[in-house]
Amino acid sequence: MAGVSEATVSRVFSEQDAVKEHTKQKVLAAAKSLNYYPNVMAKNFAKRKSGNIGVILPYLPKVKLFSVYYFSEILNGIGEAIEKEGYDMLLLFQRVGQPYDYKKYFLSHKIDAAIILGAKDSPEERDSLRELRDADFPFCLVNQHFDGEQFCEIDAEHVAGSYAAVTHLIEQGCQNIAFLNGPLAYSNSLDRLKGYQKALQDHGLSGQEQAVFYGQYSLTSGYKVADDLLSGQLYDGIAVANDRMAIGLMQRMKELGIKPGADIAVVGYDDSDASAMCDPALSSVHVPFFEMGKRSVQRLVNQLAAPHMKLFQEKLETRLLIRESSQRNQVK
Amino acid sequence: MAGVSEATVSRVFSEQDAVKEHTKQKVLAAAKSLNYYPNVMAKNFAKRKSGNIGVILPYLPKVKLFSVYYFSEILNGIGEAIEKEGYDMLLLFQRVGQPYDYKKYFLSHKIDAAIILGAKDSPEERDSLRELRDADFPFCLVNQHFDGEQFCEIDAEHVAGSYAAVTHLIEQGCQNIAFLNGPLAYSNSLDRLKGYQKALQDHGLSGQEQAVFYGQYSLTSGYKVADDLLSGQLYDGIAVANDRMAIGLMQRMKELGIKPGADIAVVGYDDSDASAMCDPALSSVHVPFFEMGKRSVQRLVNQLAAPHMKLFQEKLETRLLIRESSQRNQVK
DNA sequence: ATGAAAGCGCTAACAG
DNA sequence: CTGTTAGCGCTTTCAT
Repeated sequence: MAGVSEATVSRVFSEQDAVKEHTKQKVLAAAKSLNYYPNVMAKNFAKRKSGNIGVILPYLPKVKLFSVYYFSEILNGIGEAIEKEGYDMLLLFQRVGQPYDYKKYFLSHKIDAAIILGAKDSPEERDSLRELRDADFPFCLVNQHFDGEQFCEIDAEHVAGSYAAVTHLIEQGCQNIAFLNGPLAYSNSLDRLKGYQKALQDHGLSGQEQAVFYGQYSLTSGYKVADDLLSGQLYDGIAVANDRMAIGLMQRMKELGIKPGADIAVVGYDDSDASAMCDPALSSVHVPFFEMGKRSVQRLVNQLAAPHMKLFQEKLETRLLIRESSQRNQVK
Repeated sequence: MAGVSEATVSRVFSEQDAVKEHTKQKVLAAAKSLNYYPNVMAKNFAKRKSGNIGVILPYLPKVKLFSVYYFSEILNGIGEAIEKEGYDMLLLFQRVGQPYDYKKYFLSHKIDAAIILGAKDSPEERDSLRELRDADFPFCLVNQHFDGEQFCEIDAEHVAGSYAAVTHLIEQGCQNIAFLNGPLAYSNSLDRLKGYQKALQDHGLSGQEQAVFYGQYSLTSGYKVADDLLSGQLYDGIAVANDRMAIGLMQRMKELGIKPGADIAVVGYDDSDASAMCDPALSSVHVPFFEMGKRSVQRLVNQLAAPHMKLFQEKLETRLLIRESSQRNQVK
């Protein structure tokens, strides 16, 4: 390899070079025999691109985010797409409580684009996101929507999803339907609340709109709110904003001798694995989290390739999944 | 900031510089006001360190790894520790079927150390890992053990765990216990098989060692193997190598009118969320996945700091978790 | 201690 | 089209 600089070697790998195939093969072979691997740090540094897509996750010590169905499904989708696109997936933890500074990841050149998961709606968050957008840093929010802002987003139709769930209860004959929601700081929760209210209204049941309870989207919170929810007025149907809370609620119901499904109908949200494993199996609203994760990567990669046409906002379909116990295993 | 080169600015950030506090503050303030962020690519390149710890996951299109309880818990632990240690977490997907080439990540300078999850025992895998070890690249296998090799590993006591599970069944009065295992390519499975056999032997039940069935660690595989498992000889207890298979199995049992827990005792493995959500709640072997993930990062970080004392092999404790329905929610 | 300069391994721009 | 060269923004080394 005398006279051939390493720099020359790496150039050979790039596709736009229309070198003679013969030469190319020779160099490639030489590279392999010399155990030469291009230094990607040097490459990225010279190109001023990190080659990473950052996935920004809220981080609370002790909260096991990867174990949350909705996160893990989105991550599955992101991982699949990133792998295919040839980028690397850098996980970044945004400590909850710490001041938001998304732009630091871009300015320090850690990432070329960001996918932001689990964003809450707050003035600081909005400021931080506006900063990104104004600086033209490619980013995408998944399963979140900021009303009135022009951010790139891949969301799902949560108003419709919730509407379908409540309508399902009504069609089963429920007349007095409670809604167990998650924190309203998530646009999801707000959307689902709207769906609930609209469904009641459209079916002439709006007299009881105040039957809204709140948990933290955790199993425990569903369990805990159960006593409150089941104590006063008797509901004949409960729509729950996610499956984990629904399962916690059902556990408490069973302890109290109330049969979920028979005595009080329950419908969940997310179509998580758990909704098929619990007993009775939980009808639930399916959200295409996997697809949403994939889609976000594709959009960002497009945007990196063609920095025009910057804004994209997409709302993917949800659909109610009615789960009879006999269907359980066809679901997978 | 006239006269002060950018290089100087970034030097001020490093800790070993015993600059006067006053000056330091001034430069920091100047840096902030100028919106200066050090370019980590340049830094890493100059230091010949990527700042990344790679997490290598097996990857099969369509298989949603993040949704597997055991992976997600380990990832939670890894994430927590990496965040604390100031490294970045780079997710790398090892396509199943593709030739193993772990060293490329090191040689291309993508990562400083690697955590390898879900490794199967095969000659190619062993070769690939030996290559890493011989080249002194820091890596750590989590929840996996290669017998006869000197690799860095954080494993759990799966023989003991399985032994405890089977013993639990025996203590409940079971006399004829089947074992539903996962693929033997995972050291876990082999360990659990040993625990099962040993427990039978120690309790004078070794006449039926052949009652071993195999699934793929998935819910569906547990469901499918059920007919086979329940058709011939009648077992009064079934130990299952993970919760998902156990839940699938129980679903099928219920469909067949067999009451899990009452007619045939079932015990699971992993202590996953699902084991507390299913009905009846599943007694299961708890494995400290989260801690194992954390530990692997700490070990690697130590090793990066002090490249001597390279080998570490740790086996964390497992423990049987007997879940009465009343305990369900105290578990969390 | 402080400042200047070399160099990390590539890419990109530019000559030949 | 091929080969040379100047950076990329830091760290490290070396004079001062």
